[in-house]
Amino acid sequence: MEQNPDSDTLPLSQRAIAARPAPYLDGLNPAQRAAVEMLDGPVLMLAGAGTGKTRALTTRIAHLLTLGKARPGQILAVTFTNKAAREMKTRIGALLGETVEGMPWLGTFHSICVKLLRRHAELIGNGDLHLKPSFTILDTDDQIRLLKQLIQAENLDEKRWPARQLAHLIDGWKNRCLSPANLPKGEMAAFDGWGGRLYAAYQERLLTLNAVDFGDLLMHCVKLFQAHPDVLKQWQDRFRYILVDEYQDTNVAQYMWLRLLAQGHRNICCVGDDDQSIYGWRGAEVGNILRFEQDFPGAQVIRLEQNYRSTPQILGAASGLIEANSGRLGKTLWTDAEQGEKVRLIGHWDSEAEARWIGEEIEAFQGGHRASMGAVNLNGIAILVRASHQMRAFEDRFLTIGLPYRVIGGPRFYERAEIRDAMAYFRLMISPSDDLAFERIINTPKRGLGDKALQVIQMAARQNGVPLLEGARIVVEEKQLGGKGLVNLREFVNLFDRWRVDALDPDASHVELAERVLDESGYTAMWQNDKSPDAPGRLDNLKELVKALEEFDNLQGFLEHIALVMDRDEGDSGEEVSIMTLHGAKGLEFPVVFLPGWEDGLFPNQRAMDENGTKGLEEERRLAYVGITRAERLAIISFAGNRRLYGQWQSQMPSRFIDELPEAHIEILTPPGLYGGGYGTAMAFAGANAGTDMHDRAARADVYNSPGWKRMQARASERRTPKAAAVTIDAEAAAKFSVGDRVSHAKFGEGQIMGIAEDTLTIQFGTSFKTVKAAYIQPVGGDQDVPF
DNA sequence: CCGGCATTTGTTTTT
DNA sequence: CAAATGCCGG
Repeated sequence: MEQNPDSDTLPLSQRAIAARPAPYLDGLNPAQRAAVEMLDGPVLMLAGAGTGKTRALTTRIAHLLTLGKARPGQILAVTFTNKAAREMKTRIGALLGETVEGMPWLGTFHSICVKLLRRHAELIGNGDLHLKPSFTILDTDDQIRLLKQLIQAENLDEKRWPARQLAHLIDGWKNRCLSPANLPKGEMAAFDGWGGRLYAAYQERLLTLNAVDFGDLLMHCVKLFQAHPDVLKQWQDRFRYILVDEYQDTNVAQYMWLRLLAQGHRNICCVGDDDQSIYGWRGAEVGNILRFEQDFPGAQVIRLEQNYRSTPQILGAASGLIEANSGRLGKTLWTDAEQGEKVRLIGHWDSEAEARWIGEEIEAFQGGHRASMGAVNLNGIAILVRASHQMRAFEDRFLTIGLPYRVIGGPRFYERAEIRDAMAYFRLMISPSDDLAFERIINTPKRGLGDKALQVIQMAARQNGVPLLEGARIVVEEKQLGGKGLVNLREFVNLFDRWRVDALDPDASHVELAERVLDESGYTAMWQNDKSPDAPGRLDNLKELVKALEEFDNLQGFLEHIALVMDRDEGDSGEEVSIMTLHGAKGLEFPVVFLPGWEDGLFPNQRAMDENGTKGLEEERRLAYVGITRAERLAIISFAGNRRLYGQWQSQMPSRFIDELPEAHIEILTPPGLYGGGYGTAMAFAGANAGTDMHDRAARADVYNSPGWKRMQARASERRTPKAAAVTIDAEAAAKFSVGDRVSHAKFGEGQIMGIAEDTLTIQFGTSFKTVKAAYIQPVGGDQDVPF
């Protein structure tokens, strides 16, 4: 055990703790160990993919706690995703053997800022308008809705200044802690264009609503620290150690925030990899990591270069690709792992063939039919796509062949309309002054209270200086509305009065109350009567929401939790292939990784290049680097010659990144059913051509017009019918079913067979029809002949 | 005010 | 090809 430099100043009890062995240090390499043990003063860990960055960081926290250098509450540890925070907590727990009392200040930048702001809310604002600790957090949806209202109120041209674009613009400023007053010249033009008053109006409206948006969370915190040195001091003193994961992705606001807090003890430790900076579009500044030594004079810089994750082949392919970027710090990653498989490259006729091939390949891995790999567990396989719309092709395909999958980072549970509606009911019940919630649900379900009625209510509320729910009460009392609207509004107000009584009763069950709210408001009925195919799913989600409530003592606690953690734990429901975006895959690793859709325009994304030029292209390249380095043993890159875009088939060029891959680490595959001659031409271009004239678009076009490619197209389209897929027909599995049978499927639940063709069943699940292989279907009901 | 129908619009990545 | 928006007639 290293001598603790501070040991003289520590009380005996803590020196005793420090003298305990630290077995968790044994598994670290010397560089990691140095980083972990360099406890005092600023430290920057510059590290490549798979070098155990997060591991070093968590070990460091465990070490701090073991040595008694800080109590859990005195350590500030910041991550980018809630998932990473959760993971770190469990890892620290595991390192220390058992229960550490929770680390209250381990979380995302945003969640930690929420905590800080709740304690000092009253210091945010101006004059008599200030934030209350109970403030709500607007998500992008709310933000855009609010901006739309303001744009209308200011009589601005909605076409010229779409709310979503403004939201993005405002977000950008807040990420850099800029207000319109100190905008750089270039952006001033945009600001003047939309009338100047809008930003101020927006901020004021947020204050009156007692709400903040995502950007505010950070900006308010920074401004709070700048304007109140006493408050800053308090937190500087408190956080004796600060640790930051993924430092390369910090934006200016986060950087300022960190620097302010770290100036107390100057014990800040950041880890980051400049090659993995993929959030530039959200304001991330790689400059932050490059400036670290300047910001913290005397900082120790430690480079972690031994990779523990991937094989040399994978590492070689990724390193070769990223070398095309300029302005890197540069690292030499090495590993002592076995050489392994080359990165595979394969071109397909179209996106459907690509999805089909990947599906078959996964089944082969699963069955252990890939000799060099052995059987690969589905959990160890991931498909990483550039844009979320690419996921659908795989979902469709995997559903038909019955391959279990999980979409990570798809539409988030708490962002779905039905969940947000339900939460708006709860919010309004708990805090009757939540006007945003009121506006969301006043006419959901339809109560005959549309724009006009809302205007009357808003008027009444404004004149009396009360929230909308109170305004509604006044409207009812003074009968400012007529007919059905008035009756419904009275009922609406009465309902909330009744619910509120129960909400305040500490003995009443909040779960029952929540169910009642959804029932009595007619919200559940609304979806029950809805005949659209996704209505049953939405009802399920509502049930799941109510179930989630059970874990909390009351609704208040639930709502606060949700504000902090907008994602739901992904239940580990057994063996599933993961489908996610490249951004979502940050920090993860899988034995086998599929990287489909490497086509120019899609990846690198056209918009990224149009809007940010070379900078954009380099960020895309870093994304490609991140993608390849997620793989432990095998990475498989693919592209399609044709892809459907807005319902139109469009021919695609292979990604320029493909030509940048170092040939030595690449193996070119031939798709099934295609033979040397025809295929060779296209592939020659994809692989053998690497490095020659890769930006010559004309040359590429020639390849696609070549006889070989044409022949390949013809063959591919022959194979297009699903029956021809290379899966043997399992007629036996289908034989036990007949049309009309009740059956069940692991993913879709219960349904009824509507048709049978070979071993493929057409089944109605609820209101939607699916075509599924018989092997994945179970009979339901007692009168069935169940084989086996 | 609401439902239905026609049109148009858009798709990067996320706390 | 969707979803979102716009427009019209009850």
